[in-house]
Amino acid sequence: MNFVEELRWRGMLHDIMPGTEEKLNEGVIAGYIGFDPTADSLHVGHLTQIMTLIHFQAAGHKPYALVGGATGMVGDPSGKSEERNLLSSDILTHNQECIKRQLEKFLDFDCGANSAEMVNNYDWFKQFSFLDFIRDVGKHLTVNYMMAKDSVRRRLEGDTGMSFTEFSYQLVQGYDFYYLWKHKGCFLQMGGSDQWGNIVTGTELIRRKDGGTAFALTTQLIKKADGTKFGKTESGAVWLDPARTSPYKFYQFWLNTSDADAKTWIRIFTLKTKEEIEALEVEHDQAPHLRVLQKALAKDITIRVHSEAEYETAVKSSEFLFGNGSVEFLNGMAENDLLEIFDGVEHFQVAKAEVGNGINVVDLLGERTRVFPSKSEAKKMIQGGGVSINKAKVGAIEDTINADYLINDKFIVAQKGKKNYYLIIAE
RNA sequence: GGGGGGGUUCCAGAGCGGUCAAAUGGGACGGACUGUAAAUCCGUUACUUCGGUUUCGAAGGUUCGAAUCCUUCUCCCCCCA
Repeated sequence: MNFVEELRWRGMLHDIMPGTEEKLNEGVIAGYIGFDPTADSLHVGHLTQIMTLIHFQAAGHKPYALVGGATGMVGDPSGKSEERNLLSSDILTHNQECIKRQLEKFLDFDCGANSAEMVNNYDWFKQFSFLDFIRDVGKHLTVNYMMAKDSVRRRLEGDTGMSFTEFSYQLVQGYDFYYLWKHKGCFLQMGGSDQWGNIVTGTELIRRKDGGTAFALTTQLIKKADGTKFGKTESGAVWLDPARTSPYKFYQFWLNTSDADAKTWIRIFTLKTKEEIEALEVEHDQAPHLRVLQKALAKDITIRVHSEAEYETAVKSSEFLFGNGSVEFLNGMAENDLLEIFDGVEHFQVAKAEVGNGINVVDLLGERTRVFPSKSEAKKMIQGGGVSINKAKVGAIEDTINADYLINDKFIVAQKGKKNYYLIIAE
C-alpha cells in the first residue's frame, strides 16, 4: 500500500494536489511538515502530523521535520481570529530544542536513503535581509493573491485587524518550501488542513520563481464527534512532555475517548492494520462497556509517546483509582508502591502536626493545599456532593480531618469529582 | 487629521443612578444516570474570619449612593481625508 492509500483508509487525508500520488510513486520522495515552536513541548494535536511523517517514512519516503524558528517569530494567522503575541527569541530557541528532542523519538534518523532529517528555517532566514527578501521573494507573488487566502480574508473581514507581520507569514512559510525544494529536493509539503493556503503559497512561489513543480497534501483536522475541540481537558492541553502531562493523565485522556471517536482515532493515532482494527471494533461492539477500543488506543499511544513501563504504571494506577481499590488496600502497601500508583496524580505537602490536631476539610483543601483555588470553591463543591476524602464523600463543610484519616500514617487521598485525584502527604 | 462606535465577571453579550456580584447564552466544573462513553436532566460558576470585602479599560470628580453621570488618560473598531 502506498503512502496516500494508507492515509486514505485511515481517514487522515483531507486534500491533495493533483499529481501528488503519481509523483510519490516515482520512488523515494522527500517531503516535510513544519512545527511551530510556540511551546517547549508538542501536544496531542501535533500527533496527526507526527503520524503522517511516520507513515511517509514507512512508505519509503524521506521525511523532513521542520522546526519553525523563523516562522515562530512571525506567527501564523491561520485559524487565529486575533493577532498573536510574539515570543522572545530566547524562549523560541529553548522551545525549538525541546521540540526537536521530542520529534526524534518518532522517526528513524539513521536508516539510509530515507533517513529522517530535522531542519530549522531560522538557519536560512537569519542571514536573509528584509530588502533581499522583498526583492527576491515578495516580488513573485501579488498582494491580491495573498489576500485571497482564507486565513487572511477572514481577518480582513473580522474586526480585530491583522498586522503586516502576520500578513507576511505565508510568504515566509512559502519560502521555506522553496528553499527545501531547491536545496533538499523536497517535493512535498504536508500539514493540517488549515495549512493548505500556506502550503499552496509555497508551490506557487516555486512555480513562479523557478518554474518548478511541487506538491501539497493536507490531513484532516481532528475534532471530537460532539464537535468540541480535540486535545483539551479541564487542565488544558494534553502534552507529550511527561513533566507537563503525566503518563497517567496522558493514558487517561485516551482511555476517556468516546466510542464514536475511538473508532476514528484508532486509525489515525495507531499503526495497527486495518484487519486488527476491524477485529477490535467487532469485539468492542459486542461488549461496549469493556471499552476494548479505548484501551487499545490508549495503550498504543502511551507506549509510543512514553514507554512500556510508564504505560504499565498508568494502567496500575487507573485500575486502583477507578476500580474497586479500597483504602484498606493502600494501608497494607509499601510506601514506594503506593507512591507509584499516585505517580501521575498531583501531590501536596502538609505538616503532619496540623492533621494530627485536626483540620477542617475546607481549610485543608482550599487553603493548605491547592486542591481548590479558594475556600469558597471548596465549600461549593462539597455542598454539591463532589468531594471525597479517602474514597468517602465529604458530607459537610464542617467536617474535620485528623490523624485517623492518614493512610500508612502519612497519606490522604482527595477526590474532586470522580476523576480528579490528589495525594496529600503529611510529614 | 476629521467624524462615529466601543472597552462589563472565562467568552459572547445585556445593564445605562439605588432592588447589580451584575440578565441571557455558551463554555467550564460538579451531581444523577451509565461503561472512567454518548445523550439527557439538575446544580455551581469573585473573595471572605459569612460581619463583610474587592469587581464592570485607568485615574480623578459629582452624588446619601455609580457598571450606569462628568473630566482626563488609554486601547480597539468603523467611516471620511
